Amino acid sequence: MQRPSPIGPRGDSIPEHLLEGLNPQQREAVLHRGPALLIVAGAGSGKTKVLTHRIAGLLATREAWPSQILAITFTNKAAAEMRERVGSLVGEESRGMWIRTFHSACVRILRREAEEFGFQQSFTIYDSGDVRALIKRLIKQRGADIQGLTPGGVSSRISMAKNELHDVDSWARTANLENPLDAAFLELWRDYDNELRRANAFDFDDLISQTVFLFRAFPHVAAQYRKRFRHVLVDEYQDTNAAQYALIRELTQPVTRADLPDLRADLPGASLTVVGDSDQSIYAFRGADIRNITDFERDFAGARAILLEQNYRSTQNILSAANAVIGNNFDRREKRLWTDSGDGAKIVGYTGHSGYDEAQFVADEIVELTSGGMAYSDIAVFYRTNAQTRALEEVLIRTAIPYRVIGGTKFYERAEIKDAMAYLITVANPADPLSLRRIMNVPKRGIGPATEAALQAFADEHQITLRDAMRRVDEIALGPKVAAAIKDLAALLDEWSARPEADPGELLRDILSRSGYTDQLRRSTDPQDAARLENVEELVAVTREYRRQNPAGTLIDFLTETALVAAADELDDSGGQVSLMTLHTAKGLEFDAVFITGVEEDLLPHRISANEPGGQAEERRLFYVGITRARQRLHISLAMTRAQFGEVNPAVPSRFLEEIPSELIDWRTPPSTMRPSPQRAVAGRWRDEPREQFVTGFRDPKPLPKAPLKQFANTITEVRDNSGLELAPGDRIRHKDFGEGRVQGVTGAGAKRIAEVLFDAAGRKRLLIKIAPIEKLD
DNA sequence: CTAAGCAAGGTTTTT
DNA sequence: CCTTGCTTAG
Repeated sequence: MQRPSPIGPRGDSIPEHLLEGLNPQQREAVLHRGPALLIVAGAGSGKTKVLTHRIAGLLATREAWPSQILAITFTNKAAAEMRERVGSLVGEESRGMWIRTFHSACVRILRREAEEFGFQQSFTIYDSGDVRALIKRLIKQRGADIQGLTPGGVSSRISMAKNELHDVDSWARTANLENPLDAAFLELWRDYDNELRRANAFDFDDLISQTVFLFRAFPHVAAQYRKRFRHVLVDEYQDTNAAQYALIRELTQPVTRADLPDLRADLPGASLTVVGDSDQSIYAFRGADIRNITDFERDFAGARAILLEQNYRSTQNILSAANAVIGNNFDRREKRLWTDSGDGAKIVGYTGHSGYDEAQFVADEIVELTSGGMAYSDIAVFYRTNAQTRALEEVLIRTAIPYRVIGGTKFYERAEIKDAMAYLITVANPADPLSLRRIMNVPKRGIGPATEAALQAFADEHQITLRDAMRRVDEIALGPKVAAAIKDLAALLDEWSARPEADPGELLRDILSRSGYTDQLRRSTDPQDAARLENVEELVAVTREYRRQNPAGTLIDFLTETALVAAADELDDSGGQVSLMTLHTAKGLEFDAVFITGVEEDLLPHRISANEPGGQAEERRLFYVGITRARQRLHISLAMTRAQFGEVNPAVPSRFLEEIPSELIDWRTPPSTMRPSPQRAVAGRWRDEPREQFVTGFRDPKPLPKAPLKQFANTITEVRDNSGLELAPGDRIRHKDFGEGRVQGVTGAGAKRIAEVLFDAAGRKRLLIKIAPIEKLD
């Protein structure tokens, strides 16, 4: 079936280069026109290509102006990639389009319309840490902790409810308030929302739900956006939750003259294109509802569905494993990925004695792959939980393999960065007490908890903000020294707040020096403070870089952007480093070689998921996502013992392993036949060594010259230093764990000298001489 | 008000 | 294991 190209209002049809090289289904997905289109895109089936070519086609035929297109993704990285690829297809024209994440699109709308519904434009966004801190305080205030309410529990419950588009009152109507726990929760939620309102702040979930509420409450506002966006495209649709679904619904409603009087005639709803794969739905815990995609055709009248099954990413062996695994999920639309690019290498399996042994396998294989010409940046290591990075990092450092941890403990979570950010937030949003409290006594000004409580009490009494209370400190009975300190700080903050348009970098520099923050760090004798100083400097560099790329960017713009950065956004493929990340973060990415580690019961599937309805199926999808990230080589590994909470426990091979046909896997050491041997189990002792002997603190052993967001200093200095040790080929050495061996060669220079050693028992290893636990024998 | 020292508790995944 | 909170001494 060869569909003719749609013809635009001026007679333009789609240029051939946009259709070239597309398979029939992809072609159909680009050409189809109608109210609603579902593209079921299996992993690696070219969905981004289809989406971008579809957008380019709409522009080329002049069916749409750029400004009439709204493309929504989940991560900034996906948005950036789409923007770039559309740009390379249509050039300058792509500029007027909205290609944004759900959250950033909503922030933009909310800022524009803030005044309309009683918020200030300068609102800030609370991250999950802020939310927890706030709820914790509220729980304490109400004495609700005795009822067993925890900050984590309350915040996730509020989050879930908001994702279901509930507000306090609608939730109250459905709840059973006889239940004291529910009643207490309700009061906490009410407090929490009031606090947010007073702080002129939103949490993540508000960004979506408040936008929906805004549209519902003000039809003329909604109508403006409906009229503007004639084509709405949504990526990763299987991950949408109820609120996001409602947002899409709102945006694609028809526009009537009742709502927009200056309209000449009523307009039909925007055309909607969604792309997704229910087999890759892994965010149920965040409220994602798989029914949004499975029911799409029933939901949207006149919807058409197109299935993309041909895979352009992986070898057939990898796809066969993926198909076999996901086939164990019942209740799914049958879909079989295939490729015409050949079987490729077998999957490599390995069972280690410990997590360290497993990590050593990963390191050894990486050395093997890279010596075969593969770049570090084409290799990724996945794991289920962030805790698993420890062993991997230690071994990678020892082996001198450059790596980067994506997500996990982030730059913005470090104390000194949070301090600096709190200053910026306080300056941008004077109503926010949370950040103000954080910096009030940092650096030390003698404003302790008692003083803070007095200020807060005064603020509550007069119904003013904490910041206002500081200004009126004269009216509070406090010691002269403390009062002066408060007045000074208030004056400084006000001076900065008066310059909302200033260059964020200049502002930050000014803040750091005049607040005394830098001085405090500089004067300190704590060696970690030197590193903290570097990190703060790094933040200044980040703001500079931000300003360079957004010359008109204000402080509030900068804060918005940093609040919405996701783990996958940090990825920088130019790095020449192996990427370490959770299976969740891996979605949407691809690598030549992939390692999936910790494929054990209670880890994958994770223990907690066992009790949740649909939990096992979701864990299986997670495994499936991991498998399908690999282009050429897939490695699956597990350990017989796993160190958790400081103690070592036996581990059982994952049930998912049996779902992979055995002929697809080449087990170096199969799960069942392994016996603990004293020789190898030695590797487990590594964890007994004090961590300070290695680089502990932060993770990047080899910072890049560029990429300011990503490099920062380690806070703990290395203790071991072998840099004086001279090794030459032929030398005999003894290694703490590997025993004796002979040096084969030495490469690199200075702190990065690497010895290649053939150990008598443990085989060939690479060691970073400077930190390796070795001694030279004569 | 600050610093240090000790006990207890918590650990899935994240926009 | 690591972080956090609480207690105690200055």
